[in-house]
Amino acid sequence: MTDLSRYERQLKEAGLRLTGPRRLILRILTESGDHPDAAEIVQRATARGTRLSLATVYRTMKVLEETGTVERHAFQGGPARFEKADRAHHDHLIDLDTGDVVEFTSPRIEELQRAIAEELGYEIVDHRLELYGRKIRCE
Amino acid sequence: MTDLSRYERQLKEAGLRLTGPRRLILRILTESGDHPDAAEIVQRATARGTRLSLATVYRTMKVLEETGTVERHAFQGGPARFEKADRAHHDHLIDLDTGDVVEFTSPRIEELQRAIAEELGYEIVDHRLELYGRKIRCE
DNA sequence: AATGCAAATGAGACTTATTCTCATTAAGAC
DNA sequence: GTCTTAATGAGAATAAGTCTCATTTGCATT
Repeated sequence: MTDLSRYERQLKEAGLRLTGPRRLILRILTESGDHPDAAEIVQRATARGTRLSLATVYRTMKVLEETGTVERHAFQGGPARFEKADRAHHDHLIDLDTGDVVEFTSPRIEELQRAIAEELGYEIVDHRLELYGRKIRCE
Repeated sequence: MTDLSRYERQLKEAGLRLTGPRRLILRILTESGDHPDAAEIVQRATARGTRLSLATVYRTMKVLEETGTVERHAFQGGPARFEKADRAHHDHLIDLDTGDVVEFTSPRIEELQRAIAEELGYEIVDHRLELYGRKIRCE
């Protein structure tokens, strides 16, 4: 869990307290390979035998977003889903049949986005690129 | 209003009734140059002196999405906003300061998306590309 | 180790966006 | 005009997320 202690350092540096619930949430995110939503995080805490309030999850996520520790994704018509932000930037392809999330990156798309925004007189602060698709079946 | 009658034809073809509220909603969308949300559509109906229920707006939008008459956009943390789908496909750049929505298209980005999805074994059903930015000020 | 203060938490009330229910209305076919 | 059934309005219900406030707990200081 060197990962975990790195998060703890990030919290410290932001002048935030290293509380039990925060440790727990960070541990759950670190150990989850997927993109859980707030309710799932509470469930995973419960599964570990620890009580955790939904309000705390949302509050903590807001804080951790600000410190750059987690990322929030609001996919089409569902609750927001979270993942830790320790990896390089990537976009998402959502499998419409299973709900699975596949990650991908495209420097070329990023560059095109930047160029388009600039042409319109804008500087990009944030962006969202989500593909919704179905597996191609090879019959 | 040739536009309007085109919508009416689309409804007819889908076996849907051409009701007062539906005409009204279509007229409002046709006359609106922006991307109103459901509540705004009700307000604009009221401004015309016609009562219109929020439930009807949402129901109608669902129906019109299915007939390909309108598009729904769920931008970051606000209500869904609607626009008529009679123009060519485009993506959106949202001005973080004013909330303005600027439309743009990029065939190259579209093509890159298709290629990426294919490489991952997926076929794209839908996609979302939103840029959030700020105007570049020339001092 | 004990103290004190501000930050963080939990539980539930509240807000906002959207869908559902059901009694009433009104398209449009005959 | 009548009849059938889809569509509507009004408000209840649901879902996601935020807020309030009394209580707890980090942690800096003794």
